[in-house]
Formats: sequence, C-alpha cells, structure tokens
Amino acid sequence: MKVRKILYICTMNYDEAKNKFISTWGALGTLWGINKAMAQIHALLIISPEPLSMEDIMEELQISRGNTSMNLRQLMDWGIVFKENKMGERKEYFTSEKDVQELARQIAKERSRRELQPTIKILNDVSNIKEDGTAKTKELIKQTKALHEMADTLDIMMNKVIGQDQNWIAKALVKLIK
Amino acid sequence: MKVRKILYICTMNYDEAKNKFISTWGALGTLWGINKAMAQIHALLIISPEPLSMEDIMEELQISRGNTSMNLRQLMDWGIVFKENKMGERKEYFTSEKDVQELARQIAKERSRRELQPTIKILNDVSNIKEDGTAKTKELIKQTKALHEMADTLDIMMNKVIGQDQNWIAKALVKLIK
DNA sequence: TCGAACTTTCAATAAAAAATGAAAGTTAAA
DNA sequence: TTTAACTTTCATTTTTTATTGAAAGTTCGA
Repeated sequence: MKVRKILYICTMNYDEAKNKFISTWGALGTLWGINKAMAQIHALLIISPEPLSMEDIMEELQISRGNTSMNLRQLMDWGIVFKENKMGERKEYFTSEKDVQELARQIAKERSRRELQPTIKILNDVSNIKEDGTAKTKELIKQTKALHEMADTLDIMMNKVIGQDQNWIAKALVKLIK
Repeated sequence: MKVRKILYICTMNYDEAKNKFISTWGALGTLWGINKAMAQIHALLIISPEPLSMEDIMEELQISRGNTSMNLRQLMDWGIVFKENKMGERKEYFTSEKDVQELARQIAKERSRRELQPTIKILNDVSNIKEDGTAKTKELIKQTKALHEMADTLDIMMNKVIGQDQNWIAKALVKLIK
C-alpha cells in the first residue's frame, strides 16, 4: 500500500497575514480584558515601519475618530505607544515600542503598579483581621496569607525582570531549566 | 516642635473582611477578562472551610441558580473547583483547590493550552509569509518572529513551572535573584 | 415506574462596555 | 488676533456580555 504524505505549507500574502495578525491580536486582547480597538491599534503600529497618523489608523481599522483618540491615549498611558512629529507638519503621528522585550517589561511594570500592588495591600488588610478561633476565620486568614505571599513573590519576580538587561528572558530560562 | 506619629491599624471583622476579599477578587477578575460571578464564586469557595451547595452559593452571593450552575461548570473546566458528595445526600457540594501553588499551576497550564499555544501557531503562520523585499513585509516578518520567540519562551517557562515541585516559586526566585 | 429532589439549559432581559460623531477645545502659522 | 487644521471630550447609540428564571433534564430511592 502506497502512503503519500503531503505537507501543506500555508503561505498567506502580505494583506492576509497583516489582517490575520491584527484580528488575532484584537481577539486575544479581548480575552485579557483589553478592548479590541486598543489591541488592534497596537498590533497595527507594531508592524508598521512608519509612524501612522490618526487618519491612517481610522482608515485602516475602520474605527471612529473618538475611538482612535481615546485608545491611543490609553496606549500612551501604558507607555507602549509614543507621539511623534514630522517636521513642518501639524498632524501627530504615532509609533509603538518596537522592541518586544522592552514592551514586555513595560507591560509587566504597569500591571504590577496598577493591579498587583493594590491587591497585595488588600490581601494584607484582610489577612490581618482578629483571629477569633472559629474555623471560618482561620481559613480566611490562612488563604489570604497564602495568596498574599504568592502575590508578593510574583511582584518581586516581575520587578526583578523589569530591572533586567535585554536578554533576561533567555537567561532566566537557562536558570530555570538547570 | 513635637512630632507625633500615629499608626492606624485597620482591623476589619470577619464579615467585612470576607466581603472585601470576595468583591476585590471579583473586580480583579473583571480586569482580567473573567466574569465577576465566576471570580466571586471562586473567592467564596477558597475561603470556605466546608464544601458549599449551590443554594449556599446563590444565597451568599445573591445570584441566580442558572448563573451559579454555569459558572461552577466553568470553574470545574478550569480544574480549580471540584464536586463533592456528602454521604446520604442528593445535593452536590463544591470545593476549590485550596493549595494556592497548585492553583497557580493549574491556571498556568490552562492558559497555556487555551491561549498561548493557539497564538504561537498563528504567529508562526504569519511570520512565514513570502519575503517580497518591501519594508512593510520585512517589518511584519521581523515583529511576528520576535513575538513568536517570546511566546515560545513564555510557554516553555510556564510548562517548566507546571512540572515543578511544590516550592517552585521560592526556588525560581532564588535563581533569578542570584 | 413514579415522583421528588436536584441540576442544566437556553430564550429573554438586563447590565456593562465600547463605539460613534458632532461640538468644544487646542495650537500654530499668518 | 484670526482662522484653519487638527485633537479631545462626552452624551448618545450600538454591541457585547452577563444574568435571570422557568422549562426541560437527570437521578435516585421507594
């Protein structure tokens, strides 16, 4: 019996690939509590060799001016998108941080500041209630302490990573595997 | 001049602390794309010394039967909540995984399977488009390759962590700090 | 096999989040 | 200044997501 193996290599063209990338990034963002437009604008900027104007972005993603403006601002608040000016032009242009390691570092930094640290504070408050000897109080204290400890450890790890040089991921990986 | 330092120690009672914990966990979940009810049910189970019935949960969180049922199922799909039966009772009871390290490991495992791996596949497809010499194509290939590499590394790290023994966090931390 | 005790499903509704676009605001060159 | 080019804001609308609850489904003991 003859067996025939066929290897399908799917090769998209530029536009297909670009759209696939942008829509995948948008869908992934949604899954992580980031709105679609914001994730898509970011995806678009990350693969664009040139800075883009607001008009460019609106046109490309078919979204309104207001939406574009608000989401660009949020991306700038996260420190991963920047305004740029071209000489002799009024219009503002936007670029993304292009170095993915720097991008990861910046996102880690912001998530720590915005989410992890406030959570740690509350876990600490909750785990400091007065022990009254009941099982439910014991369990609440025990579990919030455990979560507090884990959150603390994560935060320290993330901050370690944030302060790390360019190749931290490779190095951390080597260390973990050893 | 006399300086007086006052240290305020906020001590909530059990119910305040419990509510604070449950609502904080819910709000945090929302931020991460997890619905409020699901996060709150999980929070409730994690601090409950005894398994709870559907009635208990509905009552405690003031949510409907359907909502409770669907979210419990999702939590079970994530492998972090389990059904339990009490002898001689028809009713089903639910408990959460109580070990926060095991919890973290389970969540890491599922997120890798559900999100990271599909994303890696798409980044791979996109980065394999035909190089046509234009700047935009070059940039698309370069950036999706960089993201692919980072996602791969993260996935390897997460799987490493998943396979790790109980104290992985402490150990990983020691290694990173060294 | 019945029926009571319980759970799941799902169409309908409610709530929350995102998007729109026109008006108000800003800026810089003339 | 004025004005034209551009950006931001925010009340309104649209879309998406979560929730409800009643009907259908399941399971087990008698």
